[in-house]
Formats: sequence, structure tokens, C-alpha cells
Amino acid sequence: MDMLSIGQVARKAGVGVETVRYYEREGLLEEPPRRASGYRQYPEEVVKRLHFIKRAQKLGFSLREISELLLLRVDAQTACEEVRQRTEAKIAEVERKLLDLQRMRGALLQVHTLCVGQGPTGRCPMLDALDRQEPFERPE
Amino acid sequence: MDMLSIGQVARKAGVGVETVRYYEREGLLEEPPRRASGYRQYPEEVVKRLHFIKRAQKLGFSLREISELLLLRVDAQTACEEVRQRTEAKIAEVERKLLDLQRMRGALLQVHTLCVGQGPTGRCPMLDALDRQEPFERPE
DNA sequence: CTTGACTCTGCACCATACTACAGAGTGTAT
DNA sequence: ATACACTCTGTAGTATGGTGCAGAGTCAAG
Repeated sequence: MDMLSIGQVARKAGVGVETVRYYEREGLLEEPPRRASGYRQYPEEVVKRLHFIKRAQKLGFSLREISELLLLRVDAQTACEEVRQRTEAKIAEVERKLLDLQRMRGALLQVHTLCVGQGPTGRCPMLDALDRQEPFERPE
Repeated sequence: MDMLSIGQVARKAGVGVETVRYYEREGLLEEPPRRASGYRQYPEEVVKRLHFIKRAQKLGFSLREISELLLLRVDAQTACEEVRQRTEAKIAEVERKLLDLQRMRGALLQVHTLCVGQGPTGRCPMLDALDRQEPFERPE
């Protein structure tokens, strides 16, 4: 059998055992089958799911939002129309984040180029790229 | 004078008054000048700073990380080299986030196109784009 | 068949980021 | 000059996302 114990899953995913159980309680991972002893047995797949959760968190999604994202492919019964609408909303949100991140990168690159080329002894021209650029202010 | 009260700042930035004071305690906003009465008086600028904080939070940055980002332009004394290195680290982080968000958008778009064109009565083909795609798994 | 690592449940505790008072003082419009 | 909204400090409470036991049972190597 290619089933994993909770400890193996946690190690592979780089999270704690308690975290895996926590996600189960919160409905982010479905309840796995158990051995006679009560030990959880996971398919490899769950490791990917944990990676997904961790990486989505770093993008600013809450656990609630992440489970909504994961549900976008689980709901067999949900009307297509509804899935479509929710997917569109998520796409819009992701694209907003992409825009802001690109603005942020722009500002950081500007700070960086101001810094490079001064040599270690030169003074850094006061780096106010982030002030002037307003990377997070949409043009109104 | 074009100074704002804490309430005006909070309203303009779409946050609570308590949040503004909290950010001051946490060092994200510098202590503003006070009137004789002790009332805080803010320059307009602080509203932008609050917008920045809020939007950076949505991108998954913690308050600690956000203050590091904001410091990248304040430190007059810090060696250029150090600012350069920290800036490069932030750029790398932002680019990692950009990649993951793009992968996520790709998966969502795939779900979406599977859904569109089925009409309201058709069945949705089980949407496993997010399963098959591994949008968050880097090729190893 | 014992030893040491692992797992179980349940509950308490933690960090982060707010949010909500209480009790006292302030600003200003009528 | 009095109402009413606003602000002050300080402290306590909340939501989210974990993290850490305790006490009991399980697994597998030697």
C-alpha cells in the first residue's frame, strides 16, 4: 500500500502533525481512512493539497478562501453557472493582486537601481521611490 | 493648515481609529505631532501609507514585513550595500509570489473555460484543472 | 516482549492583528 | 454654556491560524 502516516505527510509537506489535524478539523482536508488502531492513512495526493494551502496562504488567502478555491473543483452538484461566477470572482481577485505585486516590484526595482553603481563607499541617494511612485495608489 | 484628525485619517483610509493607533504602537506609523490638547494631527501623506499597508497585507505580507518594506527608503545611515541586498531579497520574494499567482490564474481560467459554453442545463465536466495542473507544484 | 518512536483525543496556550470598552478630557455649533 | 461628537490612555477581549502538552494506546526492530 502507498498510504502515508500523518507524520510522513507532515514531513513531506513541511508542516507540523498538529497542523494537519487542524486542517482536518477546519474542513480543508477531508477525513482520511483509518487503520483498525485509529491511525490516519493518507494517499500521497494530500501532500499536494498541503503545498497548495501553504502557498496560497503566502499569497494572502485565508483558510476560508482557500477552501473556497479548492471547492471550485469538488462540487459535482453545483450549477455550472454558479461555479462560473465564483471562478470569475476569484480570477478578478487574483488579477488585482497581480497588478499590485507588479507595482510593488516596479518600486523595488527602482530602489535597487538607485542603490547599485554607487560602490560601497558612496552615499545612497535617499530612496524615495516608494514615496513618489505610489505603487499602491490606483490612478483615480 | 492641512492637518487631519485621527478620525479623518481613518475614514479616508477606510480603517478604524483604533487601527491607526495600533499601527503607531507597532511602529508602522511614526508618532504624529500633537495639538496642545494631545490630539494627534496627521499630514495627508499618512493616508497613502495606510493604503500601502492594507494592500500589502492582502498580498500576504505581515506587518513586520511591511515595515521592512517601508524602511527600504527611510534609512539614511544604512550602507547602500545592505539596502541593495535587502531590496534584492524582497524582489525575489515578490517574483515568487507573482509566479504562484500566475499559476493560480492559469488554473482558474481553465476551470472557467470548462464551465463556459455548457449552457445552464448542461452538466459541468468534473473540474479537476486544479488537480491535474499542480499550479503550486514547481517542476522538480 | 520490551523499548522507543509514533499516534490518538481533548484541551490549553500562543502570536498576530485587530476591536471594544471605560473613564476622562476636548472642540464646536447653537 | 451646554450638548454631542470626537479624542485621549489603558486595558481587556476577539478571530485566525496554529502549537504544545497530557495521558493513553500502537507499531516495529531487535
